[in-house]
Amino acid sequence: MSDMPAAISSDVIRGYNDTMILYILKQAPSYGYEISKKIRSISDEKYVIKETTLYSAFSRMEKNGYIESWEETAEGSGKKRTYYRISEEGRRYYKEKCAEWELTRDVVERFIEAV
Amino acid sequence: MSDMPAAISSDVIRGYNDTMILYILKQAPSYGYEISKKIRSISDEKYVIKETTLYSAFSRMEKNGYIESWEETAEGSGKKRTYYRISEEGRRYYKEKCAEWELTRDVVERFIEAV
DNA sequence: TTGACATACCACGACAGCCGTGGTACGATA
DNA sequence: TATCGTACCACGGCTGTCGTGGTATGTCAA
Repeated sequence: MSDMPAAISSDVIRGYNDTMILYILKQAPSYGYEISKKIRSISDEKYVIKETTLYSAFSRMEKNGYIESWEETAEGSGKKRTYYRISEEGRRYYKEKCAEWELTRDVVERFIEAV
Repeated sequence: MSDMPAAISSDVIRGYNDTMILYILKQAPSYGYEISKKIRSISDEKYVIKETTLYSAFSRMEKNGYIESWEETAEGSGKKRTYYRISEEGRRYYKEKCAEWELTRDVVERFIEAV
């Protein structure tokens, strides 16, 4: 266990899952499965968001007005998907979280000794 | 509210309070009140750890074997204090958290747009 | 002498977000 | 026939933070 390679800290990620999702939705509307794969690829497979985390983030953010959803049936597959798009509120929230991140990162780093 | 200056993210800090405390104890044994003030000054007043967070971190870390405690009565003031020192387990844990931090930070930053 | 403030600590319980378990449903491929 | 990938979600447990409130000592000013 102590010689396991360091993994992503779910405590740090906590609260930044929303930010990651919004980063992706800022570029284009998308749906759960695709967002999950994008987070995985952007992070070079280093972070794989849990399904339940993802979907609970959607409902929380929709409730908060950061995203909006609608249903669509994919042409090829005939699968029903729930698409999400970012709102203006969501863009503002994303920017706030970026500023918060930079501040927090700079504080935490004062307590970290590089390896 | 949206024009409030960005504050530290307690979600990021979550789990890194322990790391901050260990960073201080790595230099010298100390006690709650002093550690709290050190965290405050090292962070340039940007982060003030809550008392309850601090003391629950102590009991968690002692249970996990990262720190050891003993009681002492201060010479001048006659106040009873609980001192803490870091253990070898604690030093190892601190190093792990540092590695974890760097990995996590690098992943999160891919989803952050600098202001 | 009264009250405020700094020091020094802690119990209790609420809360939020992550996550494990398990479920539904469809199509493709072997 | 079975497995895998796609696509989604309900439920409840867990953990760390934090608000509220309490104990106790010493100092300093009004």
